[in-house]
Amino acid sequence: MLDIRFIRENTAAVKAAMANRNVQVDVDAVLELDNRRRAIVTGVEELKAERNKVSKNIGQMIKAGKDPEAIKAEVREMGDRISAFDEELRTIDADLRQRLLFIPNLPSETTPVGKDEKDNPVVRVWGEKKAFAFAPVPHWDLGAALDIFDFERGAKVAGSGFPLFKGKGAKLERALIQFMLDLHTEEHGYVEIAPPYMCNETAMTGTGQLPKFAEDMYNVTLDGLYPIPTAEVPVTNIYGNEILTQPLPICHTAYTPCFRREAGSAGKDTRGLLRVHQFDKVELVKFTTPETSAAEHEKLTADAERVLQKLGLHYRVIELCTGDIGFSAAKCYDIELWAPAQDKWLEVSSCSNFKDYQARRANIRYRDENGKPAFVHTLNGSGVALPRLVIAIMENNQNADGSIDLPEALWPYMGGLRKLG
RNA sequence: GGAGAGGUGUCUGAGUGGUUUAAAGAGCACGCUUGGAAAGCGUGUGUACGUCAUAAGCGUACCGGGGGUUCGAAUCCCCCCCUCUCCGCCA
Repeated sequence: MLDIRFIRENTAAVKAAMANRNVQVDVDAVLELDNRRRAIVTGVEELKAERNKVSKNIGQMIKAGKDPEAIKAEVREMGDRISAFDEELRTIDADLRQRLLFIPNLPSETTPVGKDEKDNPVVRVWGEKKAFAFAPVPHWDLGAALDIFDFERGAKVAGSGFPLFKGKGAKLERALIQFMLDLHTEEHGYVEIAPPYMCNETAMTGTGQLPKFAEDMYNVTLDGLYPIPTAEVPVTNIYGNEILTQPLPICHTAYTPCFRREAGSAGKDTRGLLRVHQFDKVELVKFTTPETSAAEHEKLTADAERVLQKLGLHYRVIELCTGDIGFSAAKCYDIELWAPAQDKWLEVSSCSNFKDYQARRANIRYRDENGKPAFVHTLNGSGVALPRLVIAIMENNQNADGSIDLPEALWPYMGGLRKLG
């Protein structure tokens, strides 16, 4: 959420930012509501002050044995006017809040201006494309032959897009999760969280999934809960409505499954593990001061990259431009793995700095150098998501006989196993 | 799912319709005192919004959350959330 005072005082900058994002936002309507709200607040608070004063007098009159009935009637009338104003105020407040919740974050000053994903600059590339003496086989054929997953039977019990891992495939999932959590907790200084896998509406609103992206999520209406689309939601919101007293930054990592309806992407990238409704992910989340968030963002991205480096996977980092950056983010790097059989880069991590946008929605604060409450900056990134990581490992490390070499970093986590098949 | 007990400020804890302007104590900050410290004494000690210059001051709201009754609600009524105890069910 943007600060209404900021919108009031920097209207032109806000409008320009929305134009750069290619989104339609009626900023003037928001300002109009804000004006009306403040006018009513000023008036109604004067009335309330008057009422409080007179009510106190009534108490004293009763004590002194005088009859307060005449004044009571007068104050009752005053109360009716207050109620009318309060009701109008409630409507305006709700309307204003709703509009503010639909306004995306301002891209940071360093975020490149661009129209769509074609304008995302490549920031760096690590490793290089492996040369194959044969045509690389796509992961879905490799996995079926190795019997490490069975998507047909997964679809039988839940529908397409709910993958089923089997045998060494299931163990590989477990090994990758353990490997990444160990790396982030033991070498990168993150504290592990095992959070709830469902969140309520408040938490979903805090990080920005609601109200705008309701249809992207599953919804347990009977209980008012949403299966999480990312660990970002529960982990960020654990400090909602708090003024943090512990030293910043706070760094958390969490493994969770993630659930996404992927509405609107039906028929796109549907084969194998490319785009699924349920997947595993290790997430990184940070809470920082405004002064350090930019540097912490670079570090967080480097921490995610380290996973891929240790696994020896060719990847690149791109920076999302204003037309492609996510709703709540001010600045964002995507990390993409090379998948040779797809002949494509696959996104495995999105590392975002939300600045105070989520903190204002979720009301997460700390005390600044003057001891005054101020909003923290929140950051997060995948460290990393498993399906496309598995794709890259399988497709890059495949041999002519259909077997797959496992990266050395995983050997201890696979009970010494060095090869699938 | 059923029955009961609770939720008050940084903490403990009083308060069942009207100087409550949330008592008292502890903690914390500053000051006095002291050679220094402790003790003692004094002062201060929340958040948000509005007004305003992002000051001071003033005002409004906030006692788990949301409604309601009343001239006036921490206090009475209704709904919801959370914690604890017991029962039921259950991995």
